[in-house]
Amino acid sequence: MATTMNRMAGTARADATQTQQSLKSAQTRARLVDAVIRCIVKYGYNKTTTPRIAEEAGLSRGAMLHHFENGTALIKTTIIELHEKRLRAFRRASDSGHDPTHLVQAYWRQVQKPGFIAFHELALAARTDPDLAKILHPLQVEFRERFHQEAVEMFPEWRADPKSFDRAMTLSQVVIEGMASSKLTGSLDEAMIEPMLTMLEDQIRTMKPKGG
Amino acid sequence: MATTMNRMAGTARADATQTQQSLKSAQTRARLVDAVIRCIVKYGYNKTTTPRIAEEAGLSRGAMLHHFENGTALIKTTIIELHEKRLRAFRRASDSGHDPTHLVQAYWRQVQKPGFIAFHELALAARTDPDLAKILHPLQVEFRERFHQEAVEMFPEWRADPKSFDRAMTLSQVVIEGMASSKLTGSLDEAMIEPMLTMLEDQIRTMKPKGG
DNA sequence: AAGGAAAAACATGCATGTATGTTTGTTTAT
DNA sequence: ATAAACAAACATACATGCATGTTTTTCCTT
Repeated sequence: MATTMNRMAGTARADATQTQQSLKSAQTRARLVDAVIRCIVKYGYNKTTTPRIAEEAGLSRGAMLHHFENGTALIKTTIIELHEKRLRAFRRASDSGHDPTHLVQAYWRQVQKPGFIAFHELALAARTDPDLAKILHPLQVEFRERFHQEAVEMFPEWRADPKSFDRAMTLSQVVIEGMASSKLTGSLDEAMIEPMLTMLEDQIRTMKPKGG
Repeated sequence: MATTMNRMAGTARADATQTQQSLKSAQTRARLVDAVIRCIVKYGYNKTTTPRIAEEAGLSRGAMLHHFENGTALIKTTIIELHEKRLRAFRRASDSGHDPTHLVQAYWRQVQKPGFIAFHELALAARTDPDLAKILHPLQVEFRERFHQEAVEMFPEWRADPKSFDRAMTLSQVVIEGMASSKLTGSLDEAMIEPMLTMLEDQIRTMKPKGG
Protein backbone atom coordinates (compact mmCIF):
# COMPACT_ATOMS: atom_id res chain seq x y z
CA MET A 1 0.00 0.00 0.00
CA ALA A 2 1.76 3.08 1.27
CA THR A 3 4.98 1.32 1.94
CA THR A 4 6.91 2.88 -0.90
CA MET A 5 6.22 6.40 0.22
CA ASN A 6 7.83 6.16 3.58
CA ARG A 7 10.95 4.42 2.42
CA MET A 8 12.21 6.42 -0.50
CA ALA A 9 12.77 10.09 0.01
CA GLY A 10 12.12 11.14 -3.58
CA THR A 11 15.53 10.75 -5.10
CA ALA A 12 16.86 7.59 -6.67
CA ARG A 13 17.69 4.64 -4.50
CA ALA A 14 21.18 4.01 -3.21
CA ASP A 15 20.96 0.53 -4.61
CA ALA A 16 22.40 0.39 -8.12
CA THR A 17 20.65 -2.76 -9.26
CA GLN A 18 17.14 -1.45 -9.90
CA THR A 19 18.07 1.78 -11.66
CA GLN A 20 15.70 1.63 -14.59
CA GLN A 21 12.45 1.72 -12.71
CA SER A 22 13.45 3.69 -9.68
CA LEU A 23 14.91 6.36 -11.92
CA LYS A 24 11.69 6.66 -13.82
CA SER A 25 9.88 6.84 -10.54
CA ALA A 26 12.08 9.68 -9.36
CA GLN A 27 11.53 11.52 -12.62
CA THR A 28 7.80 11.13 -12.38
CA ARG A 29 7.80 12.36 -8.82
CA ALA A 30 9.84 15.38 -9.87
CA ARG A 31 7.38 16.01 -12.71
CA LEU A 32 4.53 15.92 -10.23
CA VAL A 33 6.21 18.33 -7.84
CA ASP A 34 6.83 20.66 -10.74
CA ALA A 35 3.24 20.37 -11.80
CA VAL A 36 2.10 21.40 -8.34
CA ILE A 37 4.18 24.57 -8.48
CA ARG A 38 2.88 25.45 -11.92
CA CYS A 39 -0.69 24.81 -10.78
CA ILE A 40 -0.34 27.02 -7.72
CA VAL A 41 1.07 29.81 -9.85
CA LYS A 42 -1.60 29.42 -12.53
CA TYR A 43 -4.70 28.62 -10.53
CA GLY A 44 -3.80 29.48 -6.94
CA TYR A 45 -3.39 27.09 -4.06
CA ASN A 46 -7.06 26.44 -3.37
CA LYS A 47 -7.82 25.53 -6.97
CA THR A 48 -4.77 23.30 -7.16
CA THR A 49 -6.73 20.06 -7.17
CA THR A 50 -5.44 16.56 -7.69
CA PRO A 51 -7.05 16.16 -11.13
CA ARG A 52 -5.44 19.39 -12.31
CA ILE A 53 -2.04 18.39 -10.99
CA ALA A 54 -2.27 15.04 -12.72
CA GLU A 55 -3.34 16.69 -15.95
CA GLU A 56 -0.55 19.25 -15.71
CA ALA A 57 1.94 16.44 -15.15
CA GLY A 58 0.49 14.44 -18.03
CA LEU A 59 -0.41 11.58 -15.78
CA SER A 60 -3.46 9.80 -14.53
CA ARG A 61 -4.71 10.52 -11.08
CA GLY A 62 -4.29 6.90 -10.17
CA ALA A 63 -0.62 6.97 -11.13
CA MET A 64 -0.12 10.10 -9.13
CA LEU A 65 -1.67 8.53 -6.05
CA HIS A 66 0.59 5.56 -6.59
CA HIS A 67 3.56 7.85 -6.12
CA PHE A 68 2.20 10.03 -3.34
CA GLU A 69 -0.51 8.15 -1.50
CA ASN A 70 -2.53 11.32 -1.07
CA GLY A 71 -2.64 14.95 -2.10
CA THR A 72 -1.28 16.22 1.21
CA ALA A 73 1.89 14.19 0.82
CA LEU A 74 2.48 15.76 -2.58
CA ILE A 75 2.00 19.25 -1.23
CA LYS A 76 4.32 18.51 1.63
CA THR A 77 7.23 17.35 -0.50
CA THR A 78 6.57 20.23 -2.88
CA ILE A 79 6.93 22.71 -0.05
CA ILE A 80 10.17 21.15 1.07
CA GLU A 81 11.50 21.14 -2.49
CA LEU A 82 10.46 24.77 -2.84
CA HIS A 83 12.17 25.67 0.39
CA GLU A 84 15.44 24.05 -0.62
CA LYS A 85 15.29 25.73 -4.00
CA ARG A 86 14.87 29.05 -2.24
CA LEU A 87 17.84 28.42 0.02
CA ARG A 88 20.05 27.38 -2.89
CA ALA A 89 19.11 30.43 -4.92
CA PHE A 90 19.78 32.75 -2.03
CA ARG A 91 23.14 31.19 -1.26
CA ARG A 92 24.09 31.42 -4.92
CA ALA A 93 23.16 35.09 -4.92
CA SER A 94 25.14 35.88 -1.80
CA ASP A 95 28.25 34.40 -3.38
CA SER A 96 28.23 36.86 -6.25
CA GLY A 97 28.59 40.13 -4.38
CA HIS A 98 28.89 41.70 -0.96
CA ASP A 99 27.14 45.05 -0.87
CA PRO A 100 23.58 46.23 -0.23
CA THR A 101 22.88 46.65 -3.92
CA HIS A 102 23.64 43.03 -4.58
CA LEU A 103 21.52 41.84 -1.69
CA VAL A 104 18.54 43.95 -2.71
CA GLN A 105 18.72 43.22 -6.41
CA ALA A 106 19.32 39.52 -5.87
CA TYR A 107 16.41 39.12 -3.50
CA TRP A 108 14.19 41.16 -5.77
CA ARG A 109 14.98 38.87 -8.69
CA GLN A 110 14.42 35.92 -6.41
CA VAL A 111 11.02 37.18 -5.46
CA GLN A 112 9.89 37.43 -9.08
CA LYS A 113 10.21 33.74 -9.74
CA PRO A 114 7.39 31.20 -9.65
CA GLY A 115 8.82 29.71 -6.50
CA PHE A 116 8.08 32.82 -4.50
CA ILE A 117 4.58 33.13 -5.88
CA ALA A 118 3.88 29.59 -4.83
CA PHE A 119 5.43 30.17 -1.43
CA HIS A 120 3.38 33.30 -0.98
CA GLU A 121 0.16 31.48 -1.81
CA LEU A 122 1.07 28.72 0.58
CA ALA A 123 1.99 31.12 3.35
CA LEU A 124 -1.34 32.89 3.14
CA ALA A 125 -3.24 29.62 2.95
CA ALA A 126 -1.38 28.42 6.02
CA ARG A 127 -2.94 31.21 8.04
CA THR A 128 -6.22 29.32 8.12
CA ASP A 129 -4.92 25.81 7.43
CA PRO A 130 -3.25 24.29 10.51
CA ASP A 131 -1.88 21.31 8.58
CA LEU A 132 -0.13 23.57 6.11
CA ALA A 133 1.11 25.81 8.89
CA LYS A 134 2.67 22.87 10.66
CA ILE A 135 4.75 22.14 7.57
CA LEU A 136 5.46 25.70 6.52
CA HIS A 137 6.27 27.60 9.68
CA PRO A 138 9.43 25.71 10.62
CA LEU A 139 10.75 26.28 7.13
CA GLN A 140 9.94 29.98 7.31
CA VAL A 141 11.87 30.21 10.53
CA GLU A 142 14.78 28.36 8.99
CA PHE A 143 14.77 30.63 5.96
CA ARG A 144 14.86 33.74 8.12
CA GLU A 145 17.80 32.33 10.07
CA ARG A 146 19.67 31.44 6.90
CA PHE A 147 18.88 34.83 5.42
CA HIS A 148 20.31 36.40 8.53
CA GLN A 149 23.31 34.12 8.52
CA GLU A 150 24.19 34.77 4.91
CA ALA A 151 23.67 38.47 5.36
CA VAL A 152 26.09 38.55 8.29
CA GLU A 153 28.71 36.99 6.07
CA MET A 154 27.97 39.55 3.40
CA PHE A 155 28.52 42.44 5.79
CA PRO A 156 31.09 41.42 8.40
CA GLU A 157 31.76 45.07 9.32
CA TRP A 158 28.18 45.26 10.55
CA ARG A 159 28.78 42.93 13.46
CA ALA A 160 29.50 45.96 15.61
CA ASP A 161 25.87 47.02 15.58
CA PRO A 162 23.62 43.94 15.45
CA LYS A 163 20.54 45.96 16.33
CA SER A 164 20.66 48.17 13.26
CA PHE A 165 21.66 45.13 11.25
CA ASP A 166 18.51 43.29 12.23
CA ARG A 167 16.49 46.32 11.31
CA ALA A 168 18.13 46.61 7.94
CA MET A 169 17.45 42.96 7.16
CA THR A 170 13.86 43.15 8.32
CA LEU A 171 13.35 46.30 6.31
CA SER A 172 14.74 44.61 3.22
CA GLN A 173 12.43 41.66 3.58
CA VAL A 174 9.40 43.79 4.28
CA VAL A 175 9.98 46.17 1.40
CA ILE A 176 10.93 43.59 -1.19
CA GLU A 177 8.32 41.03 -0.27
CA GLY A 178 5.76 43.78 0.17
CA MET A 179 6.50 45.06 -3.31
CA ALA A 180 6.30 41.57 -4.71
CA SER A 181 2.97 41.03 -3.05
CA SER A 182 1.63 44.37 -4.26
CA LYS A 183 2.86 43.61 -7.74
CA LEU A 184 1.04 40.28 -7.69
CA THR A 185 -2.23 41.87 -6.72
CA GLY A 186 -1.73 44.62 -9.26
CA SER A 187 -1.72 47.39 -6.66
CA LEU A 188 1.78 48.62 -7.44
CA ASP A 189 2.78 51.08 -10.11
CA GLU A 190 5.52 49.32 -12.06
CA ALA A 191 7.31 52.61 -12.60
CA MET A 192 7.83 52.81 -8.84
CA ILE A 193 9.81 49.60 -8.57
CA GLU A 194 13.26 50.87 -9.41
CA PRO A 195 13.00 54.03 -7.28
CA MET A 196 11.84 51.93 -4.33
CA LEU A 197 14.73 49.51 -4.66
CA THR A 198 17.19 52.38 -4.94
CA MET A 199 15.75 54.01 -1.84
CA LEU A 200 16.06 50.75 0.01
CA GLU A 201 19.69 50.38 -1.01
CA ASP A 202 20.45 53.91 0.11
CA GLN A 203 18.68 53.39 3.38
CA ILE A 204 20.67 50.25 4.08
CA ARG A 205 23.91 52.07 3.34
CA THR A 206 22.85 54.83 5.72
CA MET A 207 22.28 52.30 8.46
CA LYS A 208 25.67 50.72 8.03
CA PRO A 209 28.04 51.53 10.94
CA LYS A 210 31.22 52.74 9.26
CA GLY A 211 31.82 53.82 5.68
CA GLY A 212 30.09 51.54 3.12
CA MET B 1 -38.75 35.37 -9.86
CA ALA B 2 -35.50 37.11 -9.12
CA THR B 3 -37.04 40.52 -9.62
CA THR B 4 -36.55 41.94 -6.16
CA MET B 5 -32.81 41.54 -6.10
CA ASN B 6 -32.14 43.85 -8.96
CA ARG B 7 -34.32 46.66 -7.73
CA MET B 8 -33.26 47.35 -4.19
CA ALA B 9 -29.66 48.22 -3.61
CA GLY B 10 -29.35 46.92 -0.09
CA THR B 11 -30.16 49.94 2.05
CA ALA B 12 -33.60 50.93 3.22
CA ARG B 13 -36.05 52.19 0.68
CA ALA B 14 -36.74 55.88 0.20
CA ASP B 15 -40.41 55.08 0.58
CA ALA B 16 -41.52 55.45 4.19
CA THR B 17 -44.57 53.22 3.99
CA GLN B 18 -43.00 49.76 4.00
CA THR B 19 -40.44 50.29 6.72
CA GLN B 20 -41.04 47.16 8.75
CA GLN B 21 -40.04 44.56 6.21
CA SER B 22 -37.49 46.47 4.20
CA LEU B 23 -35.71 47.42 7.38
CA LYS B 24 -35.53 43.84 8.49
CA SER B 25 -34.31 42.92 5.04
CA ALA B 26 -31.56 45.49 5.21
CA GLN B 27 -30.53 44.25 8.63
CA THR B 28 -30.39 40.67 7.45
CA ARG B 29 -28.37 41.62 4.41
CA ALA B 30 -25.95 43.50 6.63
CA ARG B 31 -25.73 40.50 8.91
CA LEU B 32 -24.86 38.33 5.94
CA VAL B 33 -22.19 40.70 4.68
CA ASP B 34 -20.70 40.76 8.15
CA ALA B 35 -20.76 37.00 8.27
CA VAL B 36 -18.83 36.84 5.01
CA ILE B 37 -16.08 39.05 6.41
CA ARG B 38 -15.85 37.02 9.57
CA CYS B 39 -15.71 33.81 7.55
CA ILE B 40 -12.94 35.09 5.32
CA VAL B 41 -10.92 36.11 8.35
CA LYS B 42 -11.55 32.84 10.17
CA TYR B 43 -11.44 30.28 7.40
CA GLY B 44 -9.92 32.12 4.44
CA TYR B 45 -11.61 33.05 1.19
CA ASN B 46 -11.59 29.63 -0.45
CA LYS B 47 -13.16 27.93 2.55
CA THR B 48 -15.79 30.62 2.86
CA THR B 49 -18.65 28.47 1.62
CA THR B 50 -22.31 29.36 1.49
CA PRO B 51 -23.29 26.93 4.27
CA ARG B 52 -20.67 28.44 6.55
CA ILE B 53 -21.78 31.97 5.82
CA ALA B 54 -25.40 31.07 6.53
CA GLU B 55 -24.41 29.34 9.74
CA GLU B 56 -22.25 32.29 10.81
CA ALA B 57 -25.15 34.65 10.12
CA GLY B 58 -27.56 32.39 11.99
CA LEU B 59 -29.71 31.91 8.93
CA SER B 60 -30.74 29.15 6.62
CA ARG B 61 -29.05 28.84 3.27
CA GLY B 62 -32.38 29.25 1.57
CA ALA B 63 -33.02 32.54 3.32
CA MET B 64 -29.60 33.71 2.30
CA LEU B 65 -30.26 32.86 -1.30
CA HIS B 66 -33.50 34.73 -1.04
CA HIS B 67 -31.55 37.86 -0.24
CA PHE B 68 -28.66 37.38 -2.61
CA GLU B 69 -29.71 35.07 -5.44
CA ASN B 70 -26.27 33.43 -5.48
CA GLY B 71 -23.00 33.34 -3.61
CA THR B 72 -21.17 35.54 -6.07
CA ALA B 73 -23.63 38.38 -5.52
CA LEU B 74 -23.00 38.20 -1.79
CA ILE B 75 -19.25 38.35 -2.26
CA LYS B 76 -19.62 41.24 -4.64
CA THR B 77 -21.61 43.43 -2.26
CA THR B 78 -19.31 42.42 0.56
CA ILE B 79 -16.33 43.68 -1.38
CA ILE B 80 -18.03 46.97 -2.11
CA GLU B 81 -19.02 47.35 1.53
CA LEU B 82 -15.46 46.56 2.56
CA HIS B 83 -14.11 49.11 0.13
CA GLU B 84 -16.36 51.86 1.41
CA LYS B 85 -15.51 51.00 4.98
CA ARG B 86 -11.85 51.32 4.10
CA LEU B 87 -12.38 54.70 2.48
CA ARG B 88 -14.38 55.99 5.44
CA ALA B 89 -11.77 54.84 7.92
CA PHE B 90 -8.98 56.44 5.96
CA ARG B 91 -10.83 59.73 5.59
CA ARG B 92 -11.57 59.72 9.30
CA ALA B 93 -7.91 59.16 10.04
CA SER B 94 -6.74 61.96 7.78
CA ASP B 95 -8.99 64.40 9.59
CA SER B 96 -7.29 63.84 12.91
CA GLY B 97 -3.76 64.91 12.10
CA HIS B 98 -1.53 66.23 9.33
CA ASP B 99 1.97 64.89 9.71
CA PRO B 100 3.78 61.72 8.62
CA THR B 101 3.45 60.14 12.03
CA HIS B 102 -0.31 60.38 11.89
CA LEU B 103 -0.47 58.97 8.38
CA VAL B 104 1.77 56.03 9.20
CA GLN B 105 0.21 55.19 12.54
CA ALA B 106 -3.31 55.58 11.23
CA TYR B 107 -2.72 53.34 8.24
CA TRP B 108 -0.94 50.79 10.38
CA ARG B 109 -3.91 50.61 12.73
CA GLN B 110 -6.17 50.39 9.71
CA VAL B 111 -4.23 47.47 8.34
CA GLN B 112 -4.64 45.48 11.55
CA LYS B 113 -8.39 45.31 11.33
CA PRO B 114 -10.42 42.38 9.95
CA GLY B 115 -11.36 44.45 6.94
CA PHE B 116 -7.80 44.51 5.67
CA ILE B 117 -7.31 40.82 6.26
CA ALA B 118 -10.39 40.10 4.21
CA PHE B 119 -9.28 42.50 1.52
CA HIS B 120 -5.86 40.91 1.44
CA GLU B 121 -7.35 37.45 1.02
CA LEU B 122 -9.58 38.69 -1.73
CA ALA B 123 -6.76 40.47 -3.51
CA LEU B 124 -4.66 37.34 -3.61
CA ALA B 125 -7.58 35.22 -4.71
CA ALA B 126 -8.28 37.73 -7.47
CA ARG B 127 -4.90 36.98 -9.00
CA THR B 128 -6.21 33.69 -10.31
CA ASP B 129 -9.94 34.46 -10.28
CA PRO B 130 -10.95 36.71 -13.20
CA ASP B 131 -14.45 37.28 -11.84
CA LEU B 132 -13.10 38.53 -8.54
CA ALA B 133 -10.49 40.62 -10.29
CA LYS B 134 -13.14 42.34 -12.37
CA ILE B 135 -14.83 43.50 -9.17
CA LEU B 136 -11.76 44.20 -7.11
CA HIS B 137 -9.33 45.94 -9.42
CA PRO B 138 -11.38 49.07 -10.08
CA LEU B 139 -11.82 49.49 -6.35
CA GLN B 140 -8.10 49.09 -5.74
CA VAL B 141 -7.43 51.79 -8.29
CA GLU B 142 -9.99 54.04 -6.67
CA PHE B 143 -8.48 53.46 -3.25
CA ARG B 144 -5.03 54.37 -4.44
CA GLU B 145 -6.38 57.56 -5.99
CA ARG B 146 -8.24 58.49 -2.81
CA PHE B 147 -5.20 57.65 -0.73
CA HIS B 148 -3.19 59.95 -2.92
CA GLN B 149 -5.85 62.65 -2.82
CA GLU B 150 -6.18 62.62 0.94
CA ALA B 151 -2.44 62.57 1.35
CA VAL B 152 -2.05 65.63 -0.83
CA GLU B 153 -4.46 67.46 1.45
CA MET B 154 -2.49 66.28 4.45
CA PHE B 155 0.76 67.67 3.08
CA PRO B 156 0.01 70.72 0.95
CA GLU B 157 3.63 71.91 1.18
CA TRP B 158 4.63 68.79 -0.73
CA ARG B 159 2.97 69.91 -3.93
CA ALA B 160 6.27 71.42 -5.01
CA ASP B 161 7.83 67.99 -5.53
CA PRO B 162 5.16 65.54 -6.72
CA LYS B 163 7.76 62.98 -7.71
CA SER B 164 9.17 62.49 -4.25
CA PHE B 165 5.64 62.69 -2.91
CA ASP B 166 4.55 59.74 -5.02
CA ARG B 167 7.55 57.81 -3.84
CA ALA B 168 6.82 58.57 -0.22
CA MET B 169 3.23 57.40 -0.59
CA THR B 170 4.18 54.24 -2.44
CA LEU B 171 6.85 53.51 0.14
CA SER B 172 4.31 53.94 2.91
CA GLN B 173 1.89 51.54 1.31
CA VAL B 174 4.54 48.98 0.50
CA VAL B 175 6.11 49.01 3.95
CA ILE B 176 2.90 49.05 5.95
CA GLU B 177 1.03 46.54 3.83
CA GLY B 178 4.15 44.43 3.55
CA MET B 179 4.48 44.37 7.31
CA ALA B 180 0.83 43.52 7.70
CA SER B 181 1.18 40.67 5.25
CA SER B 182 4.32 39.37 6.93
CA LYS B 183 2.62 39.59 10.28
CA LEU B 184 -0.31 37.57 8.98
CA THR B 185 1.92 34.79 7.75
CA GLY B 186 3.92 34.87 10.97
CA SER B 187 7.16 35.78 9.22
CA LEU B 188 7.67 39.06 11.04
CA ASP B 189 9.28 39.55 14.41
CA GLU B 190 6.76 41.55 16.43
CA ALA B 191 9.54 43.43 18.16
CA MET B 192 10.51 44.91 14.80
CA ILE B 193 7.19 46.59 14.18
CA GLU B 194 7.71 49.83 16.08
CA PRO B 195 11.27 50.37 14.80
CA MET B 196 10.08 49.83 11.24
CA LEU B 197 7.26 52.32 11.60
CA THR B 198 9.59 54.87 13.14
CA MET B 199 12.07 54.41 10.32
CA LEU B 200 9.30 54.91 7.81
CA GLU B 201 8.19 58.11 9.50
CA ASP B 202 11.73 59.44 9.54
CA GLN B 203 12.23 58.51 5.92
CA ILE B 204 9.08 60.36 4.90
CA ARG B 205 10.18 63.44 6.81
CA THR B 206 13.52 63.27 5.03
CA MET B 207 11.80 63.21 1.68
CA LYS B 208 9.68 66.23 2.46
CA PRO B 209 10.78 69.32 0.47
CA LYS B 210 11.16 72.01 3.19
CA GLY B 211 11.58 71.58 6.93
CA GLY B 212 9.40 68.75 8.28
C1' DA C 1 -61.90 47.76 12.12
C1' DA C 2 -61.63 42.92 10.36
C1' DG C 3 -60.57 39.38 7.25
C1' DG C 4 -58.52 37.70 3.30
C1' DA C 5 -55.20 38.20 -0.80
C1' DA C 6 -50.40 39.14 -1.93
C1' DA C 7 -45.70 39.45 -1.01
C1' DA C 8 -41.65 38.97 1.35
C1' DA C 9 -38.72 36.46 4.86
C1' DC C 10 -37.27 32.19 6.03
C1' DA C 11 -36.64 26.91 6.07
C1' DT C 12 -36.17 22.30 3.94
C1' DG C 13 -35.12 19.07 0.44
C1' DC C 14 -33.26 17.67 -4.08
C1' DA C 15 -30.34 17.28 -8.32
C1' DT C 16 -25.83 18.32 -10.19
C1' DG C 17 -20.97 18.81 -10.28
C1' DT C 18 -16.58 18.00 -8.54
C1' DA C 19 -12.72 16.65 -5.30
C1' DT C 20 -10.95 12.85 -2.59
C1' DG C 21 -9.36 8.32 -1.53
C1' DT C 22 -9.80 3.30 -2.46
C1' DT C 23 -9.89 -0.61 -5.31
C1' DT C 24 -9.32 -3.16 -9.27
C1' DG C 25 -7.29 -3.92 -13.80
C1' DT C 26 -3.43 -3.42 -17.37
C1' DT C 27 1.13 -2.67 -19.09
C1' DT C 28 6.18 -2.71 -18.63
C1' DA C 29 10.53 -3.87 -16.81
C1' DT C 30 13.56 -7.10 -14.19
C1' DA D 1 6.62 -14.36 -13.17
C1' DT D 2 6.93 -10.95 -10.07
C1' DA D 3 6.76 -6.22 -8.87
C1' DA D 4 6.52 -1.80 -10.01
C1' DA D 5 4.36 1.99 -13.04
C1' DC D 6 0.32 3.41 -14.79
C1' DA D 7 -4.84 3.68 -15.84
C1' DA D 8 -9.62 3.31 -14.92
C1' DA D 9 -13.69 2.44 -12.09
C1' DC D 10 -15.89 3.15 -7.91
C1' DA D 11 -17.65 5.12 -3.51
C1' DT D 12 -18.00 9.00 -0.39
C1' DA D 13 -18.39 13.73 0.75
C1' DC D 14 -19.55 18.30 0.18
C1' DA D 15 -20.68 22.81 -2.16
C1' DT D 16 -23.86 24.93 -5.28
C1' DG D 17 -28.20 26.38 -7.19
C1' DC D 18 -33.03 25.63 -7.57
C1' DA D 19 -37.64 24.26 -6.34
C1' DT D 20 -40.95 23.65 -2.90
C1' DG D 21 -43.20 24.56 1.58
C1' DT D 22 -44.12 27.59 5.83
C1' DT D 23 -44.56 31.71 8.52
C1' DT D 24 -44.83 36.62 8.99
C1' DT D 25 -45.78 41.18 7.37
C1' DT D 26 -48.22 44.39 4.35
C1' DC D 27 -52.05 45.84 1.62
C1' DC D 28 -56.70 45.89 -0.06
C1' DT D 29 -61.53 45.29 0.38
C1' DT D 30 -65.78 45.42 2.83
